[in-house]
Amino acid sequence: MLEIKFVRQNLSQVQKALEHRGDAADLQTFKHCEAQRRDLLKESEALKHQRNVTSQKIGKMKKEGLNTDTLTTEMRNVSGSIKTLDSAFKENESAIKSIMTQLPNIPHVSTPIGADETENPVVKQFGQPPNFDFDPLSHWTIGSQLQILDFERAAKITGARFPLYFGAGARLERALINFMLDIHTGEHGYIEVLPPFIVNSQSMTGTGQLPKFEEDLFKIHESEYYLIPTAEVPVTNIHRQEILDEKQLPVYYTAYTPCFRSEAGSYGKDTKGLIRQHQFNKVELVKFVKPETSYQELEKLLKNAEEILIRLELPYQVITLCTGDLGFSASKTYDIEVWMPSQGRYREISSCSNFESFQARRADIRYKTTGKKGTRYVHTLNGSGLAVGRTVAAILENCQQVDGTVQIPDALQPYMGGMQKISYGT
RNA sequence: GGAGAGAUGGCCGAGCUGGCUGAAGGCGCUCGCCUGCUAAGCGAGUGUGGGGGUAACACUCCACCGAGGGUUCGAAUCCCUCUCUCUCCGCCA
Repeated sequence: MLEIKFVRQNLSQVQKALEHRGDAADLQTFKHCEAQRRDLLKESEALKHQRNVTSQKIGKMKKEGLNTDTLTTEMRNVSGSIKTLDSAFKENESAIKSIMTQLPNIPHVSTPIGADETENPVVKQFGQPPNFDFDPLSHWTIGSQLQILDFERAAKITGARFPLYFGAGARLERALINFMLDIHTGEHGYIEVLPPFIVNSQSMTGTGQLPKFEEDLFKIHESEYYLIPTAEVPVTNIHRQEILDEKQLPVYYTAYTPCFRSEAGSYGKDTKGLIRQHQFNKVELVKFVKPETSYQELEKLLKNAEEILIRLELPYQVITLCTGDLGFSASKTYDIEVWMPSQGRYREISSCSNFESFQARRADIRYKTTGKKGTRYVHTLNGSGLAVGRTVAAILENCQQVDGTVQIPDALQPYMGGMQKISYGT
């Protein structure tokens, strides 16, 4: 959520920012409601003041045994008016809130202006796509041949777009989770968190999934609970409605969770393999920081995520999302894309964003400096470090051998019990 | 699932026979004083959000005692609903 005062005072700037996103918002209604809101508030507060003063007077008079009927009757009317005004105020406020919660974040100045994903500039590249002297297979073909992935049976158990791993495949997934968590906690200074995988609607609103993107979520039948689409939701909401001490900041959390996404509207895209599933595993990085440091923290976060790919020796590139491709809550986002040989292109494996105070304002996460008056909103950031299923896919494809086996990256072998390659029957 | 108890400021903890209680007291914290020594004592201050106001302060008004409703001239205090916590019983990985 943006700051109401800021939107009021910078209406044209906000309008322009939204246009860059390709999002035409109705700010006139906002402007109108907002002005009305203050009028209603003024009027109601004046009456409340009158009521407070007179009620006290009535109390005193009663003690002295005086008759208060006239005043009481008068105040009955005042209270009635207050009630009317307050309900109008509430209505008005919920109208404003509904506009505000649907407004996306304003892109940072360093976010390039562009219409869609074709205009995302490449920031850097690491490694070289491998040269195969044979036609590289897709990860789902490799996985099926090695009998470590089984999409048919997964479909039987549940439906399309669910994964089922066996043997070395299941172990590879688990090894990656541990590998990532160990690096982030042991070397990058993150605190490991294991949060609930189901959250309430307030948490979903706090991070921006609700109210606008409910169709992307799995909702638990007959409740206000949702399956998490990313650990970002429970982990960011750890500090919802809290005032942190400045000395605590920055706070770094990392969490492994499964993620559940309905993938509404993605029919026909990536129908095969591990790229786009209703359920997948992810190790997430989440930060709460002071506003003045948040862009340095974004660079560090990106590096922390990249480090995993570097250790796994997987070729990747980093892009900056342009305004037209930027997510709803983000001010700036880097995507890390890993090379997928069977597709001959880079595919997203991590998304690292600075949300500035957008989520903090929704979720009411502030900090206080001792000795100083008032509070400020923290800046929140998060990034995948990394999406585990897609990492498995990248390893299978990049490390495949001509004989159909898969070489396990050196750094990961200790996590695989010393296994060096995945071959049929392992 | 059944029975009961509770939720107050950064923390502990009064108030809960309705009326200067935004909230006693204590702890903590900040500033000052004192003390020749990392202690003790003394004094003052110390919530959040919003409206008005100011160059910025000051100042002023409104709201907030788990959340949301209700009763009343007036509610932390009475009533209802919900959420959470605790105790006992049952069930259970």
